Amino acid sequence: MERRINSSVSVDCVVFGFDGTALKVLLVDRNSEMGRSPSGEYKLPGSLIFQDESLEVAANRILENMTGLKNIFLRQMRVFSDPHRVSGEDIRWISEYYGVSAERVITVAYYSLLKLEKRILYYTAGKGARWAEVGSIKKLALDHKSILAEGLSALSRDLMQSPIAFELLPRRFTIRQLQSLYEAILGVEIDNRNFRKKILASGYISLTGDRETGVTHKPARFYSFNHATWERDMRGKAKLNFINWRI
Amino acid sequence: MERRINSSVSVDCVVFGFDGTALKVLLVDRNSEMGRSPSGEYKLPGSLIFQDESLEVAANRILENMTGLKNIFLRQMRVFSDPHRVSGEDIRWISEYYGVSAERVITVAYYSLLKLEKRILYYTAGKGARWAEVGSIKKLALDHKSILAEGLSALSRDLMQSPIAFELLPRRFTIRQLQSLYEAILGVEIDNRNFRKKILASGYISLTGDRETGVTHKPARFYSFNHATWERDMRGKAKLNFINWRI
DNA sequence: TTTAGTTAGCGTAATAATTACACTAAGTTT
DNA sequence: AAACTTAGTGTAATTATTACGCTAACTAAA
Repeated sequence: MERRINSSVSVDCVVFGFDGTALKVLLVDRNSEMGRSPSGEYKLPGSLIFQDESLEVAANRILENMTGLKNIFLRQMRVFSDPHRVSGEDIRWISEYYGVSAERVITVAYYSLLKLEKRILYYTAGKGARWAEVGSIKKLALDHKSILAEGLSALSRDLMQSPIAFELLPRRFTIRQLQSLYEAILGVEIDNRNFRKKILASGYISLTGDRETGVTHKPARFYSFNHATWERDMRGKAKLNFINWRI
Repeated sequence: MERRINSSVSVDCVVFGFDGTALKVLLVDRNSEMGRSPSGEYKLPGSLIFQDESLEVAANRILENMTGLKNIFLRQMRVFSDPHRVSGEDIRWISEYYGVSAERVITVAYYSLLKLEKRILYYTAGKGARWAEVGSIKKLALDHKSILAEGLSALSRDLMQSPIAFELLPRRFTIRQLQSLYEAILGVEIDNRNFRKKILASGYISLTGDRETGVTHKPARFYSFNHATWERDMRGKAKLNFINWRI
């Protein structure tokens, strides 16, 4: 049985990755996403939804297709619904590609976080996608520039409230890596001593016992995030802040 | 020219009002919303969207229709997209009422805040709607019970960050009214002296010069929220908290 | 007119959180 | 062995939060 497409609703994902220094976003070539030769014009990964799938399932489908990974961290942002956000050439392009008669498309934006490992870099490269530094993105197709902007502000808002930083870091990480991530996302400098104090006082980060090797300076100790403890403390509480950041 | 309906996207609104003591929500009879005789089964006000309107416009249309007011405070929550959230009897009912062939409907939930004045009470009563205390609502049509729950948690989250309380209060209000509102929404008791201290220290609330009359106790002074100052301070800042509540 | 009842409105001291700030430790490279 | 680099630590000053009880100003009832 053929799955039917819902021609008026799409999902677009702002996929963030962190390479240790800069915050990056996954972009796909508008044409190669559609299986044609690359146009050089980029957009966020996305798709119309199927009639029998929820938005979460659609978002996971898009992410798995682009990265090969299932169950990536995913959070809904909001709907972009300007009746003219997709029109003219873009509408024709969508109709043709999906083989439907699209007329007016609203999109539900998600952001998603993943650990930038080699595997992923190969996989996305094979898909004709690229990881762009968030600061250097000048232009995107459709209204994807505003979706990206919304993604960035959602990310920095959420970073202050939930332990989402660990979705962007390897399982074992140094305090400095964590701090660099906070600095990259929030765009501020943080005092190292005070940062360590707060992070460690949270009780959700613990030493793993091993440390960096092969670095040309005092090797840092590795920590890990205690996911289970967080989940336990979280249960039932309507609102629990990871760290009481003053904003 | 006939406006076309988009049969797969609807908007539902959790409309909050505050009567000085309790937080209330606007509910409509499922049948009288559709122009039939009342069924006694209630739901949140909502509607399918038109093909040529944005979600915000649709939400405003619904609100104006129910309350007679334009430009009510409105904030998008999230999309409810379970493929089976509307099915069977409900799908037939929607198809019949709107005269479309609905198949699968996702809904975008908004919450909205208004001042419960007599005028509004008359208007909504005339529409066959009722204002129910949030705590006393046992059952709602479709998945509206979960939309309401989401609305409540969005409201208490936002109350700590933006000056939305003033959307629920008259232009001039007493500190006690403001505090009762916070207590009703958050479901906690707050120390009056500390509350006054924090609220007044924000700098956004100022004395109007007049006070209550006809009350059987020391009359309270009226304050007003300085909207213009807030807007000015807000401009440019990605993030500005109304009050630094510890959560 | 006095008394009782009701809510408004205020201040302080103890505790907790945040900030600002500079040096030694432990590796690698030259 | 010296130079280089980042890791890792503590304290004192400031600021924010909490806990707590009495007098003021009005109305209604006696």
